[in-house]
Amino acid sequence: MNIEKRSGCPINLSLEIMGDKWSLIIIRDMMFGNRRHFRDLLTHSQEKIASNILAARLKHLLSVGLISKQDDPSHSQKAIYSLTEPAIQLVPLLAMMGGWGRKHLPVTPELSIRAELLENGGPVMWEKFMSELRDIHIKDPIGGASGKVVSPVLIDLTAAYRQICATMAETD
Amino acid sequence: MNIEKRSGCPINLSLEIMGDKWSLIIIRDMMFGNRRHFRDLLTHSQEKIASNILAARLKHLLSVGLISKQDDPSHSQKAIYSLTEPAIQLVPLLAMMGGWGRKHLPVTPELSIRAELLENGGPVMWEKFMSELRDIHIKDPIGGASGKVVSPVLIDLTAAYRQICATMAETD
DNA sequence: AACAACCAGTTGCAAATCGCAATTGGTTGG
DNA sequence: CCAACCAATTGCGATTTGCAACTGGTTGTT
Repeated sequence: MNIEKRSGCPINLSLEIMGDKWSLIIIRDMMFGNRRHFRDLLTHSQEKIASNILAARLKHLLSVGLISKQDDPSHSQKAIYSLTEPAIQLVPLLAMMGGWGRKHLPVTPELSIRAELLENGGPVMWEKFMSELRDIHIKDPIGGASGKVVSPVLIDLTAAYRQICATMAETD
Repeated sequence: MNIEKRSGCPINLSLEIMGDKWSLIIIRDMMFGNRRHFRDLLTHSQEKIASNILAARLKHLLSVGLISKQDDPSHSQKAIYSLTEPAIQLVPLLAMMGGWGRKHLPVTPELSIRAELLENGGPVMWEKFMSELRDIHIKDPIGGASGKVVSPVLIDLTAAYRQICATMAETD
């Protein structure tokens, strides 16, 4: 993760810090799945990231200021990872990326329900979601990680996800 | 460029085809710089891509359907690369990525003027630009590559870019 | 016809990165 | 005391990256 500087173009600089196959996956899981611990991110993701790569990416994301890290008071060994303001402002980008993928790529329905809801919700929903993310990642990261503070939009998104998964299972 | 399939999540699938440091740079140059030939993309980009990597990426982008390739009638050896409809629909994503980078990263002013104009123009400008891209990449790729068919939005963007570059040079 | 400049790539090779599996040193709860 | 869990780290082979040089061919000029 050396600091290159190919050019000062905004798109290039963005790609230099998140233009790889894992960084945005991790941010996605923290953002939409509220995965806040190493073990959570390691095991509960669809894409089966390796532990050394997860460690390297987290270090990288920390170094570029997209996430923050703090001790979990409930468990001296646990660390809580949280999104920073710049990462929260990636919500529209991820929403659009999801929308684009849903339109042009062979997505599976149960995994794209979140993207669909977020796309339909539009900028108004994005703003609401971002505001809630600030509550559980910046204002009260500990409460947010433990589930004591919640995000209604996040609950809606995961509820819809669970429902569609149940429907799919039923038809088997 | 093997075909993985880590998951059917829209964001993941999008990252699997453009989640690297070069694919979107190439699409950016084709889109905003109207670079349509191998040599053009190789030499006129800020980031100095190596020729073997450019060749590999173009092959990859062709295989996933983001660009198309055809012979240049004016030169039997030249090939014209054009954006396909899915790639043109990345305009909002690239606009947002530029906007995000401009806000959070140490961009250079002359290279971010395009991102700023595109951001200020909003969805209305994006649609207009996309419509013009369809003219010069899909409807008449040969005329578009040779400059016989033009995109007014593109001209505005590059004019502003040239003007800012001139202003910067003046102050040296 | 000769020749330089240009065309889209390819090849060889060293360095860096990726990804899997196993392991580390420590903490927690029963 | 011990099994389960915690955030990583290590070893190592496979893959990818990036540089430099080169290939076989075309075009424009003289």
